[in-house]
Amino acid sequence: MVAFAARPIPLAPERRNTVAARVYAELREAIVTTQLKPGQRVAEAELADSLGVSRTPVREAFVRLVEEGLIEVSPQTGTRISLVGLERIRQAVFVRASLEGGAVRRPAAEPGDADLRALRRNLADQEVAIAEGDVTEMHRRDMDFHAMLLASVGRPLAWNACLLVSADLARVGFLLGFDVTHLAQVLAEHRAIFAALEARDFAAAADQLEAHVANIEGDRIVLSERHPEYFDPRPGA
Amino acid sequence: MVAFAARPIPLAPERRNTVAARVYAELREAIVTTQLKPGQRVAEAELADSLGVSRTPVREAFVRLVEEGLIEVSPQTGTRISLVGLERIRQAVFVRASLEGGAVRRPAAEPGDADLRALRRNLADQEVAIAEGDVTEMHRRDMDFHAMLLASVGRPLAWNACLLVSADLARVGFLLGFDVTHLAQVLAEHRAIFAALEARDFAAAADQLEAHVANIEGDRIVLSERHPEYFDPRPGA
DNA sequence: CGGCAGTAGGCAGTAGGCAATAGGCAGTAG
DNA sequence: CTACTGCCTATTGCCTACTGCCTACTGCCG
Repeated sequence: MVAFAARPIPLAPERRNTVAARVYAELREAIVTTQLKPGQRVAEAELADSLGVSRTPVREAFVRLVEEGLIEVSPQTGTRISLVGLERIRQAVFVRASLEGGAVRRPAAEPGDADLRALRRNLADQEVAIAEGDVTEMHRRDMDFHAMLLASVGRPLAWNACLLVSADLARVGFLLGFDVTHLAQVLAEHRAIFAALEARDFAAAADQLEAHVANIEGDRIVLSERHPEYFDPRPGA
Repeated sequence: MVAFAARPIPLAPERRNTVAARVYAELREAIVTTQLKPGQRVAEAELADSLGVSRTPVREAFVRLVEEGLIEVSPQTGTRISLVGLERIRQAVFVRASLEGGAVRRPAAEPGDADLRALRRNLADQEVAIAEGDVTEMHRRDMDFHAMLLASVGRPLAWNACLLVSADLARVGFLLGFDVTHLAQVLAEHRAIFAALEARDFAAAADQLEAHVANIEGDRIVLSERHPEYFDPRPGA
């Protein structure tokens, strides 16, 4: 057991590792990476059993997942992984494009050297993840990249709002089954955004960032043709 | 406490009226209207007792309130109403201005007659609320107005992201103790936005909307001078 | 053969209790 | 007088048991 590795110092009031938080993190990852498929059933008791915990932390995780729209619970009937909603994808793209684009276009602060260094290292990590074909790791770095980008222009908390809508977007990617070509394209776009940011050309960075986010819309169309069973047929979903 | 204020657009499909949902709604309202003051303690057990329910639904409500940043729970110590964070206010203004402004500036759909009718009626309701001096009711109508505005330009789900950050903004207003003059000013701004929207002048509507949201920043400054005890002194909070 | 009603099973909603821990307080030693 | 140590209380984290509702199946009747 390597659990007691001396951690630096929890400067930031690090959220304590509670069982509920762990369950939430594991479930969210399983849903986003589509280990749990849209439409699939999940039962509180069964899940609690298989994770070796009681129903309470599972319920708390469920509350948060419902809020993100990742699961849908029907009282007395069961709980299912949400289907992907066409309309929700569109709105999510809008939210992220508006916030990220707006933040970079009119930065509240200019990126400092530390920010740029961190972003550069993140890009290198992305390259490694792609080389190793680790899609999950690449996704994680992708999220980090966008979060760091917002932080670098003085809008760290705006990323929270983006996170709320990002889960659906990520699912589209995983359901498509990213190939290396696609991921390399994503990395190239990240590099272009970073280059513009480094050159203090905020307008160009914002344009490229908005286009980058909007590309997901294209993936969505491909996916909805290839796997219609994952999509919510209701209008306005 | 009037808790079941039906949201104008039931985005989530008719969530059943469960005890947990009621507790959440009542607590959120009490916090936003500052019946519960920033920094004040709230205990699970005590609250459950006074509401006549068990701790479980209270806990579920707490999970959601933590996610919104309205309360802070310290494991074996207690739970407190969050202090107002200067930085969070700034970021919230940015999020709402970006999303609402962007949605109106480049509408995904043009407002239909039904939308305009509903907005007009909402404005009339606002006038009534102000005439009666019902600040809480006015706040509710205010939220409705913005939600309906986003829905009318084809971005109904974007309001969810706004809601996530709006609680802090509302608290600033209630802590200041709105007077009728102030509320009348808010209504006038709403009317101006509506007029521009009705005239299909989306650029003007977006400009006014962005300015309208940004006004809260001014209130915040007044408040932080008048009641510094409600503010989180930590930098970056 | 089809429709309806009764019944059984399963699952979320609720409740209350036990365990663990942080923080305050008092007592004691230096 | 100060500082440290050990206890006590308050409060959340987690667990288990119970309740009530919804669904779906089965058997009966038209």
